[in-house]
Amino acid sequence: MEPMDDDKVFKALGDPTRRKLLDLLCETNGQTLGELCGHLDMARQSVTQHLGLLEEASLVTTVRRGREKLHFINPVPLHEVYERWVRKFEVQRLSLLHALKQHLEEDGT
Amino acid sequence: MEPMDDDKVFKALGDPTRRKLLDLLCETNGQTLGELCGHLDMARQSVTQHLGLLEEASLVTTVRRGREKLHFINPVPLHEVYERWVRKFEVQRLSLLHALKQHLEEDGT
DNA sequence: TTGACATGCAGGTAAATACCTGCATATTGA
DNA sequence: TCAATATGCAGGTATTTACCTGCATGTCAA
Repeated sequence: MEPMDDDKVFKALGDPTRRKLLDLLCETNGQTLGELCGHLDMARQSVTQHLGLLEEASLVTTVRRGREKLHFINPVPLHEVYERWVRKFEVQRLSLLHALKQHLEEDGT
Repeated sequence: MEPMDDDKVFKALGDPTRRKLLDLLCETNGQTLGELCGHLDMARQSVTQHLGLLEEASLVTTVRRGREKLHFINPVPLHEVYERWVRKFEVQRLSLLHALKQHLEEDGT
């Protein structure tokens, strides 16, 4: 198992087409390239490229079945992103107003 | 309050420099542009640009204090990203192996 | 007021990237 | 075998974007 690459995961999530692909796989896991193309108004090759980036980020895993390629979502990297990023800032969320007040009161402007 | 723009948030998080800026603000909230520049090996103007994107994504809020500009982290969009994205795929995480098995057993390849 | 300091604005460039077309390969089913 | 189907590979282009430099504006403190 590859170690997670924060940057690849965030970059992969940074494109709306790729988020849509994840959504599609969330609805129906294990879709083929052709099936996924059916939901996107875009050349097959572009979809392939997007799926390639998702796969490099370990957000999608593929299995060949004959001439087809099945795509499965892998939620693990997303969970790690949550652990490393969202939770960290959750703490801030609670103390934000306090910090803001404190800072502004430093010199009363 | 602006409605959250998924795309802006994800795009903002898609750059390592901007994630570093969020990290810096997580350590010490309310830093000035100059302070933040001190931690990044990059022209001031580039940092300004990154902070601008973070602000457009509502991930950072600014307050002017005299000739300085203070930057505060805003964890709310991150939390919404979590709600809309990570949780959704958490469900998948639990049923993933089951679905995979089922799919592969469909034709036993 | 005036010089030092903090930030804003207006471009300009090179690399990344999101698309595409055209052709090649591999698998299935008649 | 052979035609239809599913995907892979090799480029090409136009937009986006992550940097930069140079100059302008606004604020502070002596």
